[in-house]
This record gives sequence, C-alpha cells and structure tokens, in this order.
Amino acid sequence: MSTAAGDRQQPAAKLLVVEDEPNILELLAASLRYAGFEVVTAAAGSDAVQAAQRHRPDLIVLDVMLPDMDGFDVLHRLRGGGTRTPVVFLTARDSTEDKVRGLTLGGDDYVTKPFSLEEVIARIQAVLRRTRGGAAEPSPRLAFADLELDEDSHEVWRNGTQVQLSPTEFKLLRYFMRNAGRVLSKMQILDHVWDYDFRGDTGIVESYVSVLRRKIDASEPHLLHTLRGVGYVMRLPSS
Amino acid sequence: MSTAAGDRQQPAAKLLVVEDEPNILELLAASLRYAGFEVVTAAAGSDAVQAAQRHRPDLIVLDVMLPDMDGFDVLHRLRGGGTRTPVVFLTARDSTEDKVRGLTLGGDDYVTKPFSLEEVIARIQAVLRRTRGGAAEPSPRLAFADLELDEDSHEVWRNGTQVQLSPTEFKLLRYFMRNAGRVLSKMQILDHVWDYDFRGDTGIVESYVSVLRRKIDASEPHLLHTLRGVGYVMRLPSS
DNA sequence: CGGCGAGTTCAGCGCTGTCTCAGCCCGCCT
DNA sequence: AGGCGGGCTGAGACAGCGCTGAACTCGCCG
Repeated sequence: MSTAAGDRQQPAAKLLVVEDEPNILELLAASLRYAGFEVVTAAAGSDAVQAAQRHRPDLIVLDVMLPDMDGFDVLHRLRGGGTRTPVVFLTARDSTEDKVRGLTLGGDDYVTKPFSLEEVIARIQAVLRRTRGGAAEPSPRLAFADLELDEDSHEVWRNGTQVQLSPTEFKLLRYFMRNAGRVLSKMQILDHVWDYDFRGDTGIVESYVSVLRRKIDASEPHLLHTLRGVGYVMRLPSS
Repeated sequence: MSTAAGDRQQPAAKLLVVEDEPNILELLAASLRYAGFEVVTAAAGSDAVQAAQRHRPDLIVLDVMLPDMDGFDVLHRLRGGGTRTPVVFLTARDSTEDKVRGLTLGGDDYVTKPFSLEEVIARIQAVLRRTRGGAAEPSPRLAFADLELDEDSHEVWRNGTQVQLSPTEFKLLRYFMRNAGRVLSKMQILDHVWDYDFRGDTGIVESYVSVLRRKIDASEPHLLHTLRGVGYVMRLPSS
C-alpha cells in the first residue's frame, strides 16, 4: 500500500498500539504497518507509559480494557507527564459506553469493538490530520476520475452530482478509492471493510459491489471492474 | 476546529486556566485548545499569580475554590500588581455564587459548575470581545442561510421571523451554527452542549434535534440533516 | 399550594441498512 | 456447442436506528 500514512511527502507517522488480546494486537500491528505507519506495541498499561516516553509516538491507539490498569489511567499518566499525544481509543460497544464520554473533546477519538480496519485507519488519519494541520485544514477529499469523496462529511459525487450511500457502501467505496489501480480480492475486501468478527461469506461483497455499481458506476466510463477468479479493481478502462 | 477562537484574522487568544481538580483541568485545557485557544494551566493560587505574570494571558479562567487560597485572593494579588486581565470565574451553584456576582461588574463574567463547554467557550469569547473591541462592539450574530442568532440577546430568527427557544435548544442551535458544514456525532454534541456531569444517553440529543427541527427547520430548505450511523450536520441541501 | 416551563426518559413504530439466498446470467474451458 | 462454476442481482427476513409524543420530575413563580 502506498497512499495511507506516509504519503504527501510527510514522514511515516509513528504509532503506539496498546492492546492485551494478542490476536487483535497482531491484526492491528500488521495492517497498520501495511498501511504505511511505523508501529510499536505494548500489551499492558505500565508498558504503554514507558513505551510512550521512550518512542515518542505521534499517536496512541489505546484499548480501554487492560489487565493492569484501564485506558483512562494510562491517559492520565501520560497527560500528567506533560505529553499531549493524541489518542484513538478502542472500546467495547456495550459495557463502558458512558465512560467514553468526554473523549471527543481534545481532538481524540474512539472506535468501538468489533471494528473494521478501514474504520480504524480512517480515524487515525483524521486525528493526525487535525493534530498536524493545526487550524486551517482543507476538507480531506479522495478523488479518482470524476469520482469525489469527502471523508469528513461522508458526501460522494459522481461527475458533480451527489450520490447517497449507506455507511457500508461508503466504507467500501473509500477502500476502493484508496486502493485505486490495485486488484482487491473479495477476502481482502471482507477483511478490511467488514468488522473482524464477521462470519459470513464473500457473497456479501458481491451484493455491495452490485449496489455500488448501480449508484456510482452507472455512467461511462465504468470504473469498477471484475477480474474473474481474482477480485475487483477500480481503474479507468484499459482503452 | 477552525471557527472558534483564532478566527477573523486575530491571533489566537492566550488563556490561563486555574483549576485544582485534574479531571476538570484536563477537560477544559483539551477542549479550549481544540477550540483554537493557546492554553497554559495552573493547579493552585500561588502558581496562578506567577503564571499570569510570566505568560501575560489575554484572559484567565479561574476556579473560585482552590486548595491554598480562594479565587478572590488570586484576583486581588493580580489587580494589586496592576494587571487588568479579564477573568471568567468557575463557581459552584451555592452561596459563593453571590459573592462572584459583585466582581463581574468590570467586564468579568462567571460560569457555574457543572458547566457545558459551549457555555464556557461562549462566555470567554464574549468577554474577549468586550475587552478587545473596546466599547463600540456590534451585536455578535451568527448566521447561516436564512437563520440568524444573536449571542447576547439569545434571539433567533428563521427567514426574518423570530423563534422562541429554551436555553438548551439555544445552545444546541448555536453549536450547530458554529460548526455548520461539519458532521457532529451525538456523542460530540452531548459532550459540548450538555453539562459535563450529565449521565444520560444520546437519546436526549435526538429529542432536542426533533424539537429544533419543528421550531427552526419546518420550512424549505431544510438545514438539519441526519447521517444515519454517523451524526447530524447543518448544511444546505446537496448541491 | 397549584401551575407552568424546562429537562429527561421511554416506548412504540416506521423505516433504513444489513445480510442471506435462490435463480439467472455470462464467461471460460474442453 | 455445451456444461460448469463463478458472478450478478432482486426479493425478503430481520435487526437496530432514529423520530416522536406522552408522561414524569423538578424548580420556580405567582
């Protein structure tokens, strides 16, 4: 992948990922590295504070539920130490929803488990954009051919006219646009766009691609192409 | 955020926040920074006097209840030292509220705990406006499409005709107008418009949006739009 | 003490979005 | 040409979200 983190001639952002479940830590670390980030990890709160002081990450991905202390304590220690590193929290949907209150204030953000990788990456980039860019940041837009997509307002245009998309449709399109020109297998798409606990088959990808085609690819030139037995690719017709 | 403090080609105002409870200090510092202010902090009265002399803030946010000395002493020392820096007091909703009132004649103001961030930011901006602009300040009005809102008189007009709003409805509308064009999650709205100790869920945001729609968005074009699964946004219908 | 306005909760319900599935289509291979 | 298997798509089940009106509490004022 080339267009995720280290693009626009910025140096690759350094992330600290704090998560005690090995599977999820591995999943996050691998895909964030693949997305172009530099990644260091910690599996406990105490390690996290040390690692943050040692590596000085640009952003911390922090699980709220940790074995030794909870994510808020970690944050407290960091802030107490004078660091103002932005944080993206990982939190369960059911339990501590109200404890998350107040996290959308200082530019921090949160993602609920189970999440999709697209979601996590998008949030991380949004927070980094806000933090780095300072005040006058332009609305971040993805574009390919006559397709345009606003990541903040969730608006999408094809050839100037706006198109309404559901959340999943939006995430799928964003994934295609981020990876325009690259062939994506249905499995890959499932892994990135759908939550990591999704247990269905790849048929759903076909369904959503079908809808997406009707909504944003009804006119020439067609941008979404099927590679039989391989996957899908977003690109201009080979001509 | 781009439209809170440092806009209108003014340099970002520098604030000194004095508050002994770490959580509230953190809450204020983070969100005021996010709102575009430059923020320095102090956790005790003696630190506050020093910090004021050293950093020369444009305004001081001062908790009345402090461990070493009370807010009035701090103010006394500052004024004794010749400083005329305006102050926004933080006070509990009790007897001391009356004592503060007497001090707010000189252009200062106060906010009672528990407060909402919208409230604090609005007061700070109002005081800065009065202080900087001198005497002949125009009535500060927010406008979007055919909506108009007077921050001083709390009056609201849609298409020229006035609309009656309750305090909470007013704060909610002001928050939407300040952030017109930006998508706001229910959590964000709860964090900014409701008091920080509010322990309800986001259902109340839906209720108030419902009322607001009936009061100020009954006519075309509709300005308040729902983004299912994401939040709300104030904007003109899709161009 | 009663009435009023504001804030808050809640339950019902309509609707949208998600997902599955079956039937059909189409490309590819022999 | 025919068969096979992958891909496409519309229908339908289902869950959950968001909208709204009603009920309740509380503080304030007459």
